[in-house]
Amino acid sequence: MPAPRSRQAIRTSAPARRQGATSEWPTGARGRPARALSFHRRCAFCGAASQNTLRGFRMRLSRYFLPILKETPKEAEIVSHRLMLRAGMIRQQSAGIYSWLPLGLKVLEKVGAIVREEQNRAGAIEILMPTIQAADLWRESGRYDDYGKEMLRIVDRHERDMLYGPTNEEMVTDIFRTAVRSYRDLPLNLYHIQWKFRDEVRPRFGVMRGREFLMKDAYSFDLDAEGARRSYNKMFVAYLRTFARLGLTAIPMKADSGPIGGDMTHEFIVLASTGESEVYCDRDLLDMPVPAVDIDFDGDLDPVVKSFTSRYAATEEMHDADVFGALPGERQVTARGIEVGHIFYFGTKYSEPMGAKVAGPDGAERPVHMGSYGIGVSRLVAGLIEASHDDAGIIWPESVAPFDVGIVNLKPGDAATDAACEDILARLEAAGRDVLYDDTEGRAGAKFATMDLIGLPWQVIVGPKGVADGTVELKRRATGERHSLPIDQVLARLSGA
RNA sequence: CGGGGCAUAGCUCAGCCUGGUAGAGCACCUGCUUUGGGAGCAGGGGGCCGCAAGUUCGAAUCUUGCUGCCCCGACCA
Repeated sequence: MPAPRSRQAIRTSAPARRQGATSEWPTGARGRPARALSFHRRCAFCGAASQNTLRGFRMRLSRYFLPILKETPKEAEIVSHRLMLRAGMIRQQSAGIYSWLPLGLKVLEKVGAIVREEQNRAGAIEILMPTIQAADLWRESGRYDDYGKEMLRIVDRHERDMLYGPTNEEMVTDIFRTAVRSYRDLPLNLYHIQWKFRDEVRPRFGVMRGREFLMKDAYSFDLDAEGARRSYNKMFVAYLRTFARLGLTAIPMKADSGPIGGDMTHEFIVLASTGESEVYCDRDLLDMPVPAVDIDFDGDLDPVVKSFTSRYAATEEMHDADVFGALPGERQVTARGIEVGHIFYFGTKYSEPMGAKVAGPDGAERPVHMGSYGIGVSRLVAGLIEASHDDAGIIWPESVAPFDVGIVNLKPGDAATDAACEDILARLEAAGRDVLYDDTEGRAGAKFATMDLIGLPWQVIVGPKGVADGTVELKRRATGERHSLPIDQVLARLSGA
């Protein structure tokens, strides 16, 4: 990543902007019950409180595995890569191939969970296809020879040609054709979240552009192009909601439809000053309302989709300077962007050669119309950091933070301080919060630096002086605000409604 | 796939030019002091100097080959 060209790069503090709408700080001594924090489990997007199944059990830093690096490994160029290595989230194993350490894995899983929830909400059905595929399948579509060196080819002990899947159109088409015969079973959308491998010539930027990556890919099947459009719209809306829940401003941009043609392909681009490519869009898109949790996916989604697609938004390849220039000056936004999702209608490109046909109402068989819809889950983790960090480290949106709260014990070994920390830990966990308790020996400065680096949304700083008069300090990572508050008040704030 | 660079302790790096058998800071272990923004002192552990050949009495250092990794470009979710 080149030094971020700051040319009009817009500051996107999407998480801050979206979450900052309501002040979480107590309003004063009136005794008025200050509003409890709305954690993502009860947020406007989810609609319902859900069980946090990813929560660890009494997570003490002294017993955790968090290999923090004080210095930046020299290979890391962009900020997300640097911070992920420094915060002990990932570890490189080969070029473009990474192990995910506990902190990184938690974020990866939380991102995946949100993606999954929104796919399910939109009516997509989860499956899991293998990472290793048979070459024969790809010979059917003709892509075995076309795909080139990016495909990692493997020969098994029986000398059969296999490959590590870079994508799954062929495989899902095979599943479909052996199981579905009638238009009555349509529409159908099958997705999975699986590791993929593309043997990039030059992997770089950490997990942003690794060779192995975790991706959600969905595949829709419809009787005709009109049905395919409805399926496309569902995914379009699901993507808007997914990225919004992740605290990101992601803009759907017209993408190159290649040989297929048509207007049904969009890239979802997160704006971040360190983005990989230049993008252009109408400022209106930045504040466009995202469909609410109760949107009817079986209803007409065209108006929602059109409200986005009717406004100018394009990547460098698709940019039309004349059309863009016709916008009022204050609405012309030039920014840097990171592609985090791509949706695509490709008609009968695979169903035709692979014989995935269904009988229509008239009894005649015809190839199904398909679309595919990808979200780079592992890439998103890096994208989130690109969009939300400062000099001290990561600033996680609450929806995907590895822990909701960090407790900093400033004087481990001091009976009163230890007791206060244990009490806060137990009560926050009882309230369903995911908490990391720093019970390690060490200087305050080092502990603060670590907490800031790993970017948990809230820090509860507990020292002997405060404990003596019943207060602890509550720090909000995103803003740096710190307030000394009575312990009960802090618990009330952090415990949620 | 073209061009460039790097490889010495867990991390960041010095030593290489001019060959003599390995160092610093951080991290780690022990002790003492310190304790609200990456502490101090003392002691200690940790290295087939990427791999393999070659030159030499002797190679981290010179030569050749290999491997791995990084950067720029082309390419790409």
